[in-house]
Amino acid sequence: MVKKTKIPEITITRLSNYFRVLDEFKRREFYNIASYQLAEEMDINDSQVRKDLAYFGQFGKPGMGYEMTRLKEEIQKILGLTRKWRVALVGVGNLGSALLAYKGFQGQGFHIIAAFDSDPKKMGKKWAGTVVYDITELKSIIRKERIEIGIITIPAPAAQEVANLLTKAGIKAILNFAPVRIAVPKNVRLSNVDLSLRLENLSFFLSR
Amino acid sequence: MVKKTKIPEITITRLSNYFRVLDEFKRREFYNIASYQLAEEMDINDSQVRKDLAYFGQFGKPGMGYEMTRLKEEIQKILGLTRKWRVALVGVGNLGSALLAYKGFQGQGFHIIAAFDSDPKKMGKKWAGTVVYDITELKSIIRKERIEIGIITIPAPAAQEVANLLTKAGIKAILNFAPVRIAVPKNVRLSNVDLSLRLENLSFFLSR
DNA sequence: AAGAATTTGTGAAATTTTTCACAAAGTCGG
DNA sequence: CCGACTTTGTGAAAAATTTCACAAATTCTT
Ligand SMILES: NC(=O)c1ccc[n+]([C@@H]2O[C@H](COP(=O)([O-])OP(=O)(O)OC[C@H]3O[C@@H](n4cnc5c(N)ncnc54)[C@H](O)[C@@H]3O)[C@@H](O)[C@H]2O)c1
Ligand SMILES: NC(=O)c1ccc[n+]([C@@H]2O[C@H](COP(=O)([O-])OP(=O)(O)OC[C@H]3O[C@@H](n4cnc5c(N)ncnc54)[C@H](O)[C@@H]3O)[C@@H](O)[C@H]2O)c1
Repeated sequence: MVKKTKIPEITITRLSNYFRVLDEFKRREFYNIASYQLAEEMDINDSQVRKDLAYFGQFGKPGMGYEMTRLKEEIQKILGLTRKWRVALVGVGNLGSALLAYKGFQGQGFHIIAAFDSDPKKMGKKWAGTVVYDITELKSIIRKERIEIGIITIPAPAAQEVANLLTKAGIKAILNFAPVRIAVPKNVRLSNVDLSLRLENLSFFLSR
Repeated sequence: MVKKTKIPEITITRLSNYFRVLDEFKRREFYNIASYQLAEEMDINDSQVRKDLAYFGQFGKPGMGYEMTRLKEEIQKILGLTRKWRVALVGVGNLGSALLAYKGFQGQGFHIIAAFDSDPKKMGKKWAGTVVYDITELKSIIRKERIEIGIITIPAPAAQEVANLLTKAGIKAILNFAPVRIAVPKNVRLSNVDLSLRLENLSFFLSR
């Protein structure tokens, strides 16, 4: 059934969350998990869980639920986490440095292979093991290193320009932290992490 | 019509985005903006824009669109951005330090009043102008300073514990950066910034 | 081996969200 | 002040997503 019906985007987010729940349950040494258990943990309906998984195959056993090891593997396959992803980060400032120092992504297969900055003071140095290159070298290094994902952590006014550089270099997905909406070609996947937006959301609910 | 019908949560996110677009257009010195312009900019349908705004009142003029200054003010009111929000941050590590150094939130009315950490080396010092307190002082300082929003930037295993401290101290909303699902009382608003989840999302779309 | 108990996978129903489409309200040029 | 335009606000229709509900599959108990 894979790729046949249109899969709601939110289903993908939930798959990631099922994965998290499975990790937590695994430590408690269960072998199987039922849809109602996953659902309870995530405050959703149990048939939602079954529908989400059924988009990709039949992983469960009636009467038994889902075998946890198997389900984790299946979700990993679905999300494309069985391979390594080569990532570049542009903008080694406050936020960029924090991301470079973070070891958590590595464990999930996301490897920051190269960093770029336009500040001569930062170029050539290493940050948490990653070399910081001159932004002018972006295209050649991204191609040479076969990097597919780009992270943008530069000030908003320069974000579009850098996004253009990234897409011209052949990057296929961008995670943008600059608080600005950037345009990318249709074949490039863009995901914005807009923290102000999140705070504004909290503000709205506190205000009512 | 305010608060009468149930407002979709995604409408709130779009309101924040309309606000961004208005900022961009403002620099170009227009007085009015039509729903179709906002919609075009955001790649959505123009009646979506009108529906979203109509939840909160009638801000537009037929034939003319929306007066930009007015609309910005209305959205600010709706999102609760006409007042200052007092924020506390827990965990002055890589990510926490970056957030403390960031001046962008200030401009939107979010002021990080106090920071907390459990590491004696960090306590008592200032980070980007914000005092770092001992985590044991959390409750008294949050109450004294009338802080309403908490940001969690500590390792995942300690996140639930700190969330408990925050809610017991009377905080009303939490922005959580730890990659773990935490439980909070129903009257506390929780928003998770899970960067791995975002990367996994990109990975899914790159894999298909 | 049969019967009770579970729980999946999935059509169908219900609900939510988006889009359509148009009357009503306003602008503008003459 | 009229007539041609433009664009809002909103019911109604369409589309998308979630929930219901149950036959079928599997296990468990005796
Ligand atoms: N720091 C935070 O906690 C935080 C929070 C929310 C959003 N953001 C956003 O993330 C982005 C980065 O924030 P920051 O605080 O790390 O900023 P920063 O000023 O500390 O770092 C920006 C870095 O980008 C580099 N840079 C600037 N223009 C460049 C270009 N054209 N090419 C390559 N490198 C370039 C600078 O040299 C600098 O090293 C900003 O858009 C900011 O709004 C940051
Ligand atoms: N650094 C990143 O870019 C990044 C990216 C994604 C997610 N995260 C998540 O954000 C969180 C923070 O990451 P980090 O890289 O800044 O970690 P870090 O280790 O650099 O900082 C954590 C800080 O929290 C403090 N701390 C630990 N336990 C505490 C407690 N019980 N009370 C008060 N303070 C406590 C530590 O002393 C330290 O200063 C983690 O959950 C991490 O998974 C970080």
